[in-house]
Amino acid sequence: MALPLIRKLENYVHLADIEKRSLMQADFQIREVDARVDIIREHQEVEGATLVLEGFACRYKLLPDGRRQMLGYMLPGDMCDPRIFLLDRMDHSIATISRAKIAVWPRKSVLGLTSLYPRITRAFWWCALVDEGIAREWLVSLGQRTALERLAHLICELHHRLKAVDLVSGNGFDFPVTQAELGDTLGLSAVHVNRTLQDMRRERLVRLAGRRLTVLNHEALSTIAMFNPDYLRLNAKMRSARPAAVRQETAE
Amino acid sequence: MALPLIRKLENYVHLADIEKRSLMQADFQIREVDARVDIIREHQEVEGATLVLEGFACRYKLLPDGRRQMLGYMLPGDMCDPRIFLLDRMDHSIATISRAKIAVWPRKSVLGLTSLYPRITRAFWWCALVDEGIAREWLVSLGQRTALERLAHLICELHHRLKAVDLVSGNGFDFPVTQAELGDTLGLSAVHVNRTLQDMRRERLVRLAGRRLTVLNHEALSTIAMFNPDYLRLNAKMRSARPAAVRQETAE
DNA sequence: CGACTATTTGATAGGACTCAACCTCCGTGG
DNA sequence: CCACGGAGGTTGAGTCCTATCAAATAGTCG
Repeated sequence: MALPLIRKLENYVHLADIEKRSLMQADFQIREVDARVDIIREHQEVEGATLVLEGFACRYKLLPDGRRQMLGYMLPGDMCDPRIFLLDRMDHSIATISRAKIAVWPRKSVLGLTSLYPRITRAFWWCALVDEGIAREWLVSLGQRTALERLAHLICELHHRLKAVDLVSGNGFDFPVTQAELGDTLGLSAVHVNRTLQDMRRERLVRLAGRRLTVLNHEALSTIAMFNPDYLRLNAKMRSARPAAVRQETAE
Repeated sequence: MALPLIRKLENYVHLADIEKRSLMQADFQIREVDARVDIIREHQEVEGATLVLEGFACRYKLLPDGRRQMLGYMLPGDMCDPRIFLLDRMDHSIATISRAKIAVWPRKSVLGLTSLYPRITRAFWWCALVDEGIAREWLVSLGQRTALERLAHLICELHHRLKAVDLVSGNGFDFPVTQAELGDTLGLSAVHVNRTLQDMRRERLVRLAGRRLTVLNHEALSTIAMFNPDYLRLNAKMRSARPAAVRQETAE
């Protein structure tokens, strides 16, 4: 069942029934994986596209001396860029953060589907472009934003992305990320993440307890983060369901 | 004349003569641009792919309060991902760093060429994948590396990339980036860049004077940066000129 | 030569890190 | 049902890396 993926793709393009059915029936190899387990490691061969169905996963890179930097979060519906197949080996790792349901989608099957349905290809491109946009925003965070701003921005990002796949209820969502992992995400020490989190609680911006995060003051949080959700293109469908120029790419 | 582009693409795939000729004859709009001039601004419409023929350019993003973060450098031969055409508006800006020769390659022309020559498409994908790899490495730098390590890593990156397009002679190359720009690149203040640079000079790692940078001790510099050039895929051609699996994508 | 722009230097401040201890929550097992 | 152990969260103290501010010096270009 590729439902979260379909929901995500439909953010970007309208899918016909055959396309959805083909996606549902694709031969994913689905696995339940514990929290904090590597799915693919750097240097390993790429045999399939990784797809998250449930739970949180992340991309990360390790320095020889053990420092770790997260490169992005993968939420339900997220998939890695199929162009990855051009590369023979991963240049970063992917791991679960929470217990998760992961699908590995064999190269052949992906390529078969994308060559059959250009609209699916186009949806994948959208996903990849958005991921790149997210990475750019992370560069801005790490390079320019203060600890408080970084954390606020990350929370805004995840809030919006999770909302898009219906995983937010009442401004709250499951948040299985430990403070140490947040540190590796934001380029901060775990201790400082803790203190920043407490500042946010003190200001009544968020509540975080028992692996659940609730945004109490979205307005203030967005302001601190200088957050503008456009880069997530969560309402892009209208635009991409547009005229001629777009059709060209799909013909390729 | 798209020569630097061709040289770069040939890093990744072997191009036939027709393909090279088509690239040379594509209807680029070539402009000479002064240093520190915006080529495209955030939110502006995308009409073409930007291509650097000579000089240095950069991608960057501005925060509402004026803080700036560089997202990547564009060197001669570099081009932005043609998938950008899916988007209607830029989500970041591109500017020159030095006086530069820039080509804007109209959407139609790019799409025409890529639909005609899958090998060119594939080469563009390679470029995009490498750019993403570079962005990941920058995330690691900004999140985990110290000032000295960041600077060393950037110098190694540029050294390798410039060498790949024949712009290095005797371990030296033109380096028109100011210390303020380095600061915006590395997430450091200009003052601290200056001091870090002086540390490097004191240690006889580099010489930097008169817009020219010479790497004096590549070995030591790489060690400090923990630099591993694999992610730049500068010798990828052998690999991509390989067997069956690869051919699949080009067929798409 | 003058007006910028870029680099350098010094002094001071502050954000974030480290180390270390302690607390809290949970799942396991006796 | 409670003791135990481990992982994660919290606190405090002290330090260091990097930022800021300010002023001086060096380069560059018309």
